[in-house]
Amino acid sequence: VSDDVAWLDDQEERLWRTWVKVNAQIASTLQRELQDHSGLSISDLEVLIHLTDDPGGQVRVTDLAGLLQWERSRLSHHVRRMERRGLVLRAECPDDGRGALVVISVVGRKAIEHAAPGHVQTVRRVLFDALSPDQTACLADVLARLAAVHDRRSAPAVVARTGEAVVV
Amino acid sequence: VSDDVAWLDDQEERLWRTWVKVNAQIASTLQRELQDHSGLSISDLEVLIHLTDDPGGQVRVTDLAGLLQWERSRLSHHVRRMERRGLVLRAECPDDGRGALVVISVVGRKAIEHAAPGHVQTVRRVLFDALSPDQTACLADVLARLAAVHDRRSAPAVVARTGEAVVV
DNA sequence: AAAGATTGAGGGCTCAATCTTA
DNA sequence: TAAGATTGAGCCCTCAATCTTT
Repeated sequence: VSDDVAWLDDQEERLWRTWVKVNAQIASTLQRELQDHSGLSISDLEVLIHLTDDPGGQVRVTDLAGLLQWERSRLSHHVRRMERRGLVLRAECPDDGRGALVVISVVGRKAIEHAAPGHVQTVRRVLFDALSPDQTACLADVLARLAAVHDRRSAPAVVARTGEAVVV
Repeated sequence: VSDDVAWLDDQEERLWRTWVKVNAQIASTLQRELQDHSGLSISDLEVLIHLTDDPGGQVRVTDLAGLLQWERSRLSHHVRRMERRGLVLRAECPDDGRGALVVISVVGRKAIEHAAPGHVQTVRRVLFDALSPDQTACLADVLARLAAVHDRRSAPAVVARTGEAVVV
C-alpha cells in the first residue's frame, strides 16, 4: 500500500490491533453474560439504568436519548420493543403535549435488580481484576487524555448526570 | 439495587464509564471518516486487510472468520454484499470440496489503497498523537494484560456453548 | 456424524419522511 | 416554522436450519 503519510510502526500497529480486539472481546463478554443471566441486552440495561436514576422512574424521550447518546429514532424503536416485553411503558407528558414519557414498569425494576450484580461482577472480572493499582491508574490517565481529544473536537452536547449509582 | 457483590467504587465507575465512552467515540470517528472518504465501512476494511495480508489475495472462509473473530454466518453475509459491490469474489477451494475462497478483486485493491492512508492518519490522530511515550507504553502493557485474560478464557472458539457462564 | 458454508427469519440501527403540537 | 416523537425502508448481525462434502 502507498504512503507519504506517517504510517504505524510495528509496535503501534500491534497496540492498535490489540486495542480493537480487547474492546470487541470485553463488549462481547458483557453482552453474552448479561443476556444469558438476565435476558437483557446491554441496551436494555442502559435504558433501565437511566430510568431508575429518576425518582419517578420516568424520563422524556428526548432527555433519555440525550443521556444515552442515542438518536431519538433508535430510542423510539427500542422503547417499542421493550414495551412489548413489559419492561417499560409510555405515558403522555403533562407539561408538553408533544412530549412522551418512558416509564419503568414493575417488571422492569425486577429485571434490573436481578441483572445488575452479575453485570458488575463481569465488569470487575474482565477489567479491574486483571490490573494492578498502577496499571489502573495509568489506564485512567490514558482514557482521560483520549476523552479530552474528542471533547475538544466534537461538539459538547449535553450531559451531566448528577445521579450516581448504578453502573452501565 | 441489592448487593452482596463487590460493587464498583467511584473511581472505578468513572474509569469504566470513560472506557465505554472513549471506545464509542473512537469507533464512531473512524467509521465516519473512513466512510466519508472512501465509501468503505470498518468491516469492509478489515476484510480487505486480511485478504491483502495473503500473498495470493485469497483466504478460506473459515480462516478469514477466525482472523476477524466473526461468525462464519456474518462473514458469509458480508462477503455476499461486498461481492455485489465488486470488492471481492468467491472461488472454489481446490484442496477441499467443501471449502470456499474469498478473493480480493482489482477494485478491492484500489479501494483499500485509496482508503488506508487516511485511515491510518485518523488512528494516529485519535490515539497516538494524544499520548506521551510513557502513556503509550503503559497502555500497551494494560491491553496485553486484558487480552491475556480473554485468551485464557475463550481460547476454544465458537461452537457448542453449553450455556453456563462458568468462571474458570 | 462432523466440518465447511450458506440461507432465512427476526431483531436492531440509521436515515429520511411524516405527523402533531408549540 | 420549529421541536418532539414515531414510522418505514434498507442494511447489518445473530441464531437456527439446511445443504454438501469429508
